[in-house]
Amino acid sequence: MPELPEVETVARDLQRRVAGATILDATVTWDRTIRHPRPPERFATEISGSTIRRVGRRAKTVLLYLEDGRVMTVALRMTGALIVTEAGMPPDPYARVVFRLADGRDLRYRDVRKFGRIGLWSGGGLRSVGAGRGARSRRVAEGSRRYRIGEVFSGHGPEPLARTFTVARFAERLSRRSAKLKTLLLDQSFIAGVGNIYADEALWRARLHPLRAADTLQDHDVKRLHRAVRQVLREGIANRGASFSDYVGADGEPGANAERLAVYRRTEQPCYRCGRPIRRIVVGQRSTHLCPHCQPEPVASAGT
DNA sequence: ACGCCTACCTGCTTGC
DNA sequence: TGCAAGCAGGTAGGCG
Repeated sequence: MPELPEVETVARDLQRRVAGATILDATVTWDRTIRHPRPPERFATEISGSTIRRVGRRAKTVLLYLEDGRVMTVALRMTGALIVTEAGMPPDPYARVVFRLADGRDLRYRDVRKFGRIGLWSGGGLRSVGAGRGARSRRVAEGSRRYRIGEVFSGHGPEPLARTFTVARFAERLSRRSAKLKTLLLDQSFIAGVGNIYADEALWRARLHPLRAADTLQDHDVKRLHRAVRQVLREGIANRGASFSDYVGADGEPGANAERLAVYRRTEQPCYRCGRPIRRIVVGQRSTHLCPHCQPEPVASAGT
């Protein structure tokens, strides 16, 4: 479900609804949801009594900044959702962690497929990551180490909507890679936050074939792709995300962006630009949608 | 670096 | 109707 626009929507909803709220306690019903600290009882103990200062996002992860400087990370993966419920709502069989808030509401982490992970970290080091080249602190040994939020994102690529993500920077990164564009857009260490939906949408908008090798792009191709990536993400946010099946924002409302997608899950339907049918192929084990006419197949090689 | 595979999980849709 | 296969927005780890 969640790519950058969906996660951003969740984070904004939560900022509005739980910033300032205090967590009384937490109940974990699926242990593996808790990534750190382990065991989950320790997580529950350590989060209890914390007040949420503000809510943000990095890549596809929701960040809940606590008053004491620590940060709770929630990676929703495929089916995770953070939902605020009023007191007295019926229990949710898919709730994996329930945070009871002091005002009587619940903050529920719901996750049908159980892929999502929650962590609680000491603050610090996030800024350098957001800026890009993190110094990556490999130092401390397991056991005695203090887990810092910065380490969680040390391997991530740039935020595509950041001002620092310029065409020049994108061009430089692309020029050093020979991988397929689709694969690279999904690679979180190359660029953070893009997933299967928005990768396909951006490539269609930029008229680039998913199998095109990154280092074969001309300057004008890079410029179009840069603009396309940022546009589809911004439009996704404006529409509160794309919803298939179980994605919802923090207030339980689905997003409206699914109907506005040009290629994703539109196999055999007419391309909005040329009217020819959208095709589905598989790239890197992920289903990939494109218009074969608007996004011409890259030629094998040979200069010509 | 790159590509492919398996694993993690459950539910919904499709086809026989 | 029933049942099995195929599909799903994500990512980590292993192998060649």
